[in-house]
Amino acid sequence: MTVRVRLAPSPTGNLHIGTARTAIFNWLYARRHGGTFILRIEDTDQERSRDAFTQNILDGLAWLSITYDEGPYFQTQRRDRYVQGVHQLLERGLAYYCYCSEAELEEMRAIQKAQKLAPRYDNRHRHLTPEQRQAYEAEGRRPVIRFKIEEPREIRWHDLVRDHVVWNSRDLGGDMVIARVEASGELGLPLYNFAVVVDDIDMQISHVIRGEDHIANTAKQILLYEALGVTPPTFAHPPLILNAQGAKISKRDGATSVSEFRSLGYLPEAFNNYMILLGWSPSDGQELFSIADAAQHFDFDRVNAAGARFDWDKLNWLNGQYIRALTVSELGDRLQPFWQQAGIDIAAYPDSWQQELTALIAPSLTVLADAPKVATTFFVDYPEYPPDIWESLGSEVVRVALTALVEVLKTRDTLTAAEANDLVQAQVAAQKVKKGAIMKPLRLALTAEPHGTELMPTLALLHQRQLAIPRLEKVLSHL
RNA sequence: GCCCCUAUCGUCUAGAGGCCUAGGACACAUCCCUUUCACGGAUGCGACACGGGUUCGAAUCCCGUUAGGGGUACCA
Repeated sequence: MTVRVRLAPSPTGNLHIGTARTAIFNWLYARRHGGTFILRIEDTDQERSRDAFTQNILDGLAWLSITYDEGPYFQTQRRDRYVQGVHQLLERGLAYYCYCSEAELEEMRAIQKAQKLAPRYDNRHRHLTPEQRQAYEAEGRRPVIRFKIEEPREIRWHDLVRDHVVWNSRDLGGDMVIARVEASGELGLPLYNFAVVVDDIDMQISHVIRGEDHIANTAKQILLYEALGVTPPTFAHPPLILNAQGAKISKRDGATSVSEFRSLGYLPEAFNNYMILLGWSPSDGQELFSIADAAQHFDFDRVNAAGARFDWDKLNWLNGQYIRALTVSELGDRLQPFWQQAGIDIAAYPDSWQQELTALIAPSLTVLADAPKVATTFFVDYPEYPPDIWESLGSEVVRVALTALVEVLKTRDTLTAAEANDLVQAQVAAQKVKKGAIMKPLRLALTAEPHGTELMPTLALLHQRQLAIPRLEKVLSHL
């Protein structure tokens, strides 16, 4: 069978990580089976849909290298197909006009709730006589189209993630609205569940892979497939991504959209890898792999049915792994936007200096956005020396060492890390002290920090920018 | 409220009746490397939610309880 899958995001928000993971699962399945991956934008909610969100979704998928083979299709451009479908159901008596007002429905639900019953539509307009309909029309009521749901009725399907799923039609909330009617009396845009089914039929979708939150929709949609005389596709409902507390992940949890992860400095490779790991594992236990690697083995057999909590620690670790696997020049390229964002014109420095800096800070990076902070000392004339720092540097050994260092540095334009090390070793030998007795104060003198990147390359890079001598002289003037 | 789904270390997971005194990864702790932080290496800590069955034997199968999640729209 030809595999045709689709991602069907609605442009009512930025590309959500849950949608991204669904996208990855679809993509993997398509690649694994030599199938087709289709992108369809479900923009039938005209109140909430925005073009900017569509763009964000497209950009996010591109950033993640989730390429689609068909689309994007837009539901708003397929209105005729839905209208046809609704007419088909209407003609065959499988759907009908309902004239209930918002207020009537609300009242009905309030009564049901008071009686501790599940809120549902009671199908009251299912058998309206032509006279009743005319009366409502005369009142100026605008109807909706409802699809008849027979009750009771067991709806069963085989789910690739959770095996057998059974749903009773009486738990579906009564006859469902599938389309609105416009003021002109013409059929308007369809509602979600109907549009999805029409599209999936037209696009010959073979496997519907979407989040667990759609399970109840699947039951409704299967009924629609039957009414339209089409065999339903295969379904797969992977679980949702949960936050650290085990609840549905939300904006309060730090970041929920792919674009946020991007600006936080996560690598798309790391993000993808983490998303797959959240719910799926390869049989060989491998943890670091690309989506292309995963596509070789991906199967729903190994997708967990339980929700997975989002763990920043592990994502951070993965990101670090990917950062360190990058070549220096590749990392340099990826860092560009983050230097820029921090107001650092990195291009103003010699290539070799940039490369050395990049290599130096690489082990300290968890996310790309860490770079400006880690490298901050290289982009100021002097670090901020705390007032009490002179005291801790006030030994004869330090004064002699720094003085000697300044002397030598003044005689050379360039300096490598190895040469810097030789200079320090010379002082260690001359003064017969431990290396730390010079390294620690030297770090403090150079950066005003007790911790930081490797000192010898740091000194070399500072000197190449003529920053080392002035700093040391400033320190010496206080000793 | 009602319906559905789920349940192995703190987290992500391996495990498809005996291979399990339950394996890996992250996190954490200790040690090593190192001037420091980080990186890297090593070791350690740490779980089958509970109660009943089924079976010679259950993390694995069944039932119940509990807990968590999802759904319950003229949103998608």
